[in-house]
Amino acid sequence: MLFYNISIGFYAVASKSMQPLGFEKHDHATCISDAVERADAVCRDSGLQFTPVRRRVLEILLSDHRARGAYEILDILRNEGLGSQPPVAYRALEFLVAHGFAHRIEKLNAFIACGYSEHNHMPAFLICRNCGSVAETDAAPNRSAVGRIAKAAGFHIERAIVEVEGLCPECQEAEA
Amino acid sequence: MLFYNISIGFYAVASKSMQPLGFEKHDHATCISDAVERADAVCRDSGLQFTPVRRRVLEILLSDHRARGAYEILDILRNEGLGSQPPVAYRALEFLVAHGFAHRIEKLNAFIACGYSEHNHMPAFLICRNCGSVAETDAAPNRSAVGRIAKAAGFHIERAIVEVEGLCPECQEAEA
DNA sequence: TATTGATATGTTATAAAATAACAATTAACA
DNA sequence: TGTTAATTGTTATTTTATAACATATCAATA
Repeated sequence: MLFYNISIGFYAVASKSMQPLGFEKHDHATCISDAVERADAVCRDSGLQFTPVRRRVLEILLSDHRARGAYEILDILRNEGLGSQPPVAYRALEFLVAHGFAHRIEKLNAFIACGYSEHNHMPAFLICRNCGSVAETDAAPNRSAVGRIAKAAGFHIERAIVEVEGLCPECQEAEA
Repeated sequence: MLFYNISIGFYAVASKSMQPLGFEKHDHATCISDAVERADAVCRDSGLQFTPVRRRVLEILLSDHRARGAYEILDILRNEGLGSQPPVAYRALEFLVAHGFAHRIEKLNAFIACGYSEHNHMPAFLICRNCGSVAETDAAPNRSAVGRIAKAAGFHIERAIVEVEGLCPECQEAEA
């Protein structure tokens, strides 16, 4: 499975991205520990309780770059003695989403760890329908046509859900 | 691990009305009959069966510009003797969505009639969190930065879910 | 350091949304 | 008219999510 870390939203960045891209080494253990530490720090600074269940659910979400359902997470928690009933998983997920450490993917009824440290970004997701990999990006709706149309219509945007479905490069090859 | 840095933004087709469909005043009786006739014609031309259940579900969706859940639709069908079990509603909705006569709103687990006659448009929705009205507009990702950049990155877009949440003009006044 | 008010977790029960599987019926058309 | 495909009827179950209330823990301070 191939994962993409994609930044979306600014047309200026687009032309840059059109150029060939190289590989970058990705130490996933560091990727996890960094994100957990980041959440830990934010919680300390904000007086939030980063409890064992919440920490563990974030780690589970971080364990790979795909979305996980609440019951899939609950199964893991149950095996580890951290909780056995749906509200345990849903509450932890609610906390993580509320504070920007995770996002809900509506299309999949599932959750994914947030890949950005900036707090109030408007995420967009690229979902591969074949391998299930999910790439997070930033939607910047204020600059989009939908944003302009909404403004012209007098609609006040509070939040935007942008989930793009398709095939990642690897899966296109696999299908051909 | 491969990292892409990509920019996405949605741009509406210029020839389309810059007004979303749903908030503005209009002759709603005509709105309904036009859409049903349109679906009828498409089905005749394409050899699809526009059965009583399917027709009725489309009418129900058209009865106002808000999204309706499958079970809400099923209740109406049941009262009218057109079906009593969930699969009846889900199948009709599946048909309508498959042929572009309706759309699913992921955020609401609900469905809305399609307001456009053009078949393969990429819809975007403005959802009022207060009154539940939903306006449809067009995201046109094929001609947008999303399409070009996803293409450059090798990600093949098949479908885009764009659901914007906020307050419609009327409800902004009501809150103020 | 004991009190207390807020926050978090445990647990039971149920609601809400969706689909699998198979039988019966109806439509399309050779 | 007979045959096949499409649609609908029905039962049962799965998946996703939350309400409600009891218990436990935390965090601030008296």
